[in-house]
Amino acid sequence: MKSELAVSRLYALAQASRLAVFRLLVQKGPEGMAAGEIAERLKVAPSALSFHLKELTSAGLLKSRQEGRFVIYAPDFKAMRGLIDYLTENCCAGSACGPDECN
Amino acid sequence: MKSELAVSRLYALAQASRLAVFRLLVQKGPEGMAAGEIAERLKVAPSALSFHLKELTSAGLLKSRQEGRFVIYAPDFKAMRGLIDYLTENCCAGSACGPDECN
DNA sequence: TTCACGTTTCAATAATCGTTGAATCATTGA
DNA sequence: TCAATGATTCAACGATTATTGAAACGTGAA
Repeated sequence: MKSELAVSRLYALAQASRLAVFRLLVQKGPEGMAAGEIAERLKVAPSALSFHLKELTSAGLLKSRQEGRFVIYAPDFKAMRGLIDYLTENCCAGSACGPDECN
Repeated sequence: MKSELAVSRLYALAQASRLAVFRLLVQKGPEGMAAGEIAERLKVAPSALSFHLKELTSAGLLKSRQEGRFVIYAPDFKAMRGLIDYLTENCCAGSACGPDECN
């Protein structure tokens, strides 16, 4: 992954509401959740949520599909896995840093 | 890890200069690098770098020590490992998502 | 078509961010 | 002590961000 893309994905997650959205959707799984339900559960105004969903989606972390009048959002697990792999390689000098080998 | 802490660490890394600093220091290893050398290598103004180092440090991702007139910065690998673990648990529903099991 | 519902867009606002250059602090050597 | 070096702090600035409420846009039902 290019560091530019990593920055945009990190940035998308580096905000309380957006991280909460992403965590909620990961819990929910691939079936996803409608924007309105996310807003209700997290107590975020619909327009504010839309703003955050747009940011997460354009960073590639969420996928959306329309179902009737609902727009369903679901995590892109591969994208997240890619980010984690990037951090692992660039944080811990690759495989040299297992869970107990740091410092 | 609390999500609040995760947000602050994600935010610290979600900026091109800061991610570059962190990557450089990870490459360098635990011995660390002086602020001036980081600034020179990354072509960042000293005052700007100081701002970024402060952010990374206060997020817990860097440790610093004074050596003579130099201030040496080094990664806190455990903190970074903690962030990666948090993302793994909250992104991929725990161990259910190996490298090839996403989507 | 008309209406209601779910969602997004828009303009406006206050707050925060990243950069710059000058000033200041800390440490060492003359 | 004084000067030199490395690093940080500070004020100022332009740019970006998150939030709000109103308006507009789809979609499906009456």
